[in-house]
Amino acid sequence: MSTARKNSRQRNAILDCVKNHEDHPTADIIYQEVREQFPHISLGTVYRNLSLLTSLGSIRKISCNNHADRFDWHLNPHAHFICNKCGSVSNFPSKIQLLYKEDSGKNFRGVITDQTILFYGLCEDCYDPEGQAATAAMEGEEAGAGAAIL
Amino acid sequence: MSTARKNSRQRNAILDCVKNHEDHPTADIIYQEVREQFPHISLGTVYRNLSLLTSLGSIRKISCNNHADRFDWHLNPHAHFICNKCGSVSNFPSKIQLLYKEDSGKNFRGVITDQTILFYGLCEDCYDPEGQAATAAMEGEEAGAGAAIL
DNA sequence: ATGAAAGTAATAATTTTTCTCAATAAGAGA
DNA sequence: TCTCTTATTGAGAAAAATTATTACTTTCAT
Repeated sequence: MSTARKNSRQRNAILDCVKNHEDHPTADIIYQEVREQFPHISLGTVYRNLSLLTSLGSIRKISCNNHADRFDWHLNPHAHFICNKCGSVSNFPSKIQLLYKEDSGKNFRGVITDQTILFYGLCEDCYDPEGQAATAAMEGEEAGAGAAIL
Repeated sequence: MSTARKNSRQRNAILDCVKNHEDHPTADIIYQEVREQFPHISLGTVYRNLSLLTSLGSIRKISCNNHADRFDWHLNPHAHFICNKCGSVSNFPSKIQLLYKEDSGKNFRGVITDQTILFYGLCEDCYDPEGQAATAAMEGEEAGAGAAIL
């Protein structure tokens, strides 16, 4: 019924490469690394397989403001932190409670298949307390304590 | 101290255009609309001013998997829903409680200045109950009821 | 009114991603 | 094992999205 899928060394190498990373690499970074093993691999092949692996649910794609998409092999839902200065993407150890269906199920008639939670700011390395880095701490917030209710 | 900023009719028109939208337009949509008022405006000007307005905090940028960035003038933190089929972006009326500083403040030494919460799936229009649209409901979830704790 | 600073238009260039298609390789069956 | 079918690749073109360059124009304090 569905398309028969064949094994491919390139795809396996791409998946292994993502799984060897904890830092959410871009397609280009993955390309550079897989090229050591497959010197003639095409960037198009990398993109094609990253898309495929994403739609298969083997990996996860993170779209952030810092241009290129990132890829993550941790499938359990978790938040990410993106540095506005250096562009690094890291896991954010938050214990946010998402009750999306309870909250909005009565109003929403579509389907939810995925979620993304991103925090933007300055990472520990880029944060300079001497400078004026910490300008606006979460604009639009109401409770000054840092808790935002949306 | 800070850079002196001069007024510009184009920038005002771009900001007004975003504020007239409830549907999170792309840069190109804004370009098309502002062009009715300024037929000679450049797409580069639109991009430049959208970036400026975003960094000034006047509007908000939404990066999602569906290609082009979207812009939103609602500054209060709120979640968005993105349809994987038609690409539409809409506000998601969730009452998610974000306690990010309480949760992770002890481990995190950087600064948080912004946040993004996105839900992906099929919107009400694209969701077809007859078809096999609702395949995997939130992969990696633990509680089958639809509540995810991360 | 004037001039420096800031902004714009036009376009080139860059970055990121997708598409095309002939060649290759994986898997199934003889 | 050999062959056949087809998913997959490689190479490059192309598209899409965004940023940079530069000469000209507008804004605004003086």
